[in-house]
Amino acid sequence: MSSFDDSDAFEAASSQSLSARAMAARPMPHLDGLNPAQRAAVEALEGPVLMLAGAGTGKTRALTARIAHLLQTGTARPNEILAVTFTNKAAREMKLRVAALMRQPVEGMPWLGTFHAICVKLLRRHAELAGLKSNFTILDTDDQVRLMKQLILAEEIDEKRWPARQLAGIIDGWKNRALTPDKVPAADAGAFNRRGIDLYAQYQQRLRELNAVDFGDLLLHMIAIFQAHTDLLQQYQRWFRYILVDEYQDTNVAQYLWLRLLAAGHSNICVVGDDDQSIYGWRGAEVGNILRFEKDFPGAQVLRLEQNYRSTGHILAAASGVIAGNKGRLGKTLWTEGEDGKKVHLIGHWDGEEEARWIGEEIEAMTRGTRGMDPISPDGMAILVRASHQMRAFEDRFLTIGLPYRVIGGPRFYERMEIRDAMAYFRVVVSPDDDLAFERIVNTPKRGLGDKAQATMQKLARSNGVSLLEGARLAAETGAIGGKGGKELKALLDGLARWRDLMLGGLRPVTPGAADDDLLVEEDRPAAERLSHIELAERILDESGYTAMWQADKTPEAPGRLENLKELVKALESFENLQGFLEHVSLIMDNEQEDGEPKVTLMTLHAAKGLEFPAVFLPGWEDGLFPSQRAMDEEGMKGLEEERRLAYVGITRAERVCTISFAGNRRVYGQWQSQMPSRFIDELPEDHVEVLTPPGLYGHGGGMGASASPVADLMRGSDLHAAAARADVYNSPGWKRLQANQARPGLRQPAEARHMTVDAEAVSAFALDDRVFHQKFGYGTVVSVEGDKLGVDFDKAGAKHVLGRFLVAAGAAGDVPF
DNA sequence: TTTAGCATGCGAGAT
DNA sequence: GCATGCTAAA
Repeated sequence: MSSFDDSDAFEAASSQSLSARAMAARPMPHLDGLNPAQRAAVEALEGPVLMLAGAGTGKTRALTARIAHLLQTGTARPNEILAVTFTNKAAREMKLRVAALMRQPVEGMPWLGTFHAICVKLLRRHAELAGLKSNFTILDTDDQVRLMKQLILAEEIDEKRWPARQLAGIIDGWKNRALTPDKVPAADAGAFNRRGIDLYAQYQQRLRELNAVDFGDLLLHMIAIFQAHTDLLQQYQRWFRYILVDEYQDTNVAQYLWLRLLAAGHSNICVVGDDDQSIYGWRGAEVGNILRFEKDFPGAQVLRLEQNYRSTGHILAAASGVIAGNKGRLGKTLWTEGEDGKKVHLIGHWDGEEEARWIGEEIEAMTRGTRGMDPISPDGMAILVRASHQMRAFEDRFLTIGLPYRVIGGPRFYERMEIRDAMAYFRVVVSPDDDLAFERIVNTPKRGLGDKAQATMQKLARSNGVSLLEGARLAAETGAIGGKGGKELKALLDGLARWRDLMLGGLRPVTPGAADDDLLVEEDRPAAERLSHIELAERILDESGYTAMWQADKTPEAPGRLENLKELVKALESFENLQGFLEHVSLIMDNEQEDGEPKVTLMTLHAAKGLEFPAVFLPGWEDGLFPSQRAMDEEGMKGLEEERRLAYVGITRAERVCTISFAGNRRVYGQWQSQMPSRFIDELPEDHVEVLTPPGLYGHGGGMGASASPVADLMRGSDLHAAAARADVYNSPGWKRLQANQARPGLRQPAEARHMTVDAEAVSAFALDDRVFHQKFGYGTVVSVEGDKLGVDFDKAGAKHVLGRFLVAAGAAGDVPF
């Protein structure tokens, strides 16, 4: 608590408060142009407020205006507002937009940030109350797993049965639900039984010994501190007079508890979110938090933002139609004053490659202007996929046709191996007792220090109660590690000591095992006498042999890695020292740089939340892929509803044109599979959908489309996707005749029932022992007939289940052009 | 200690 | 199909 005295944050801007008179005279530009609902949300400052903001309804605008309003009216000072976001990007953007609204830089706002950044700040102040030193390190997922692996190994548990990564994930889940080891229900340990809980407890113990926390701990420690020290909690309740939370539907239990503690005094808590866009259940988000808000905070005002400024009428209607299939939502009706625009486009393809080819062509056409629309720049187009491996087909295709694209959410800069290695070097220099970092670099590059040598270091460190680095020093000095490895180890240790010495300015001799606290007095030394941290970083990478390691590497990715290292050094420029940089990196992960060329964006549906594009492509709408089979298997109805919200998020990203597509065949893990159109396609309201027929596909592959597919589709009675499939390649005279002979069932069936109600007639074209041909699998013999699903023993590809629609009778003259 | 070769398993990914 | 991570052999 003593740390309050030297607090920057609470001092800032606390000198004068704005008088009511000043406020009356002040213009309120931040209110300009708000619609009535937004304005109500901005002006309802007191008490709990739930701002239910549908997609594209100007949520961020209202939220920032609300902050501006709090400030402009003098209701709160910048340091009295606690504004929480999930991502650093969102926090940054909010700061910028508030500043723009205020027409002046917003100094202060020290408490606008992510849950984690704010908790780091708080926890550094009160670390001792959690049994930590204020310079604790923050472990990322990789460190966590490595630590867990050590524990599992020490326990002599079969690592195969209980992989460290999986256990780390389970512990993460517990932390998301605010469950400390003593609170985990025994039944919850799952396959790990009590053992998992024991390991969790041990893991926490190790973290304490390492003076480290993981992301989940940041919240949990603060909750524990607040619960144990009510006086402290009350101070913060008084300080944070107004609380704002963005994306409330994404909060987990721990975040919810933390907020509830802080808001308990005044209840001036305004949460903003959209239950229909809750898509992060798998990482602990609880839709329940937003659904329950009115109960949690009695007297809450619920304000709905429903006027959409992004999408056309047809797109909104299609999205609404899909999301209406969900139960347990608060309910909103999006509307627009804009025009209906284009109907949502729907198209079926033969396989994934063809889907990619068609979308590539469609993008080129749209760039020029097509389907009666003005040209759209590739910058305004996005392809949103369910799973990142779907991106490959598009990347391949776009590379061949030379269509520029960018991928969002690939492996992140700071997650790449070389960057993590380099940063581990920095970490050891900054904190010599960062065992995990030392472990990472001790044999990178190879120094002849394998498992055996490292075990020796570990043992010495343990038995002497010192850091791993000290253990290594002991091992080297006592000759416990000798030979080539010992020599190399000495060189590394000398290097580390030298670099640390350089960092500290070389004024003070570095005693072995010097505490990190040295850093706290760094300011005492004249800057001129210190080597710049950038030069230092370069020297570390050179002298350690790390750069040389990649220069010697002949694999194709080596040059890229060296390039990345250069970028890393460049990134150091905006920081004062290595420690500041490491701090930043542990919390922030993003790196996007752009040249000016217009590019199509390729990303996952998850990554697209909050973004908008004039033209959006939604490929891969096939049951099992989207909705994901795994989501449905593991979470049942709950999982399906989250997938449906994902569909809703996808459609509502589109401003002017939204194109949904599916493929009949797809290679999944190297195996060809026939795919069923997504049940979400059946849920699209037909009046707002236009089924496209791709030109230029006729004659493609000759008879490959000559399957019974239209028949099967029609018999299944699914209107839209049948039409889409029919409009595709299946256009031979043969099946037009078949279509004409088939009566269409009038009623659409519920999606769930669809798979059950297969009409045997539809596939009567094939019988047991028939010889058939399949585009991908080749020739085979029918071994089973189950509705429209056939078991076929292919001559080359083996036994498979395929839909009759993708088979041709072999031997029928003219049917088999291959 | 390093490496080649085989088994395994696979969804979204902020902090 | 591919990346990861282990075992066996050099």
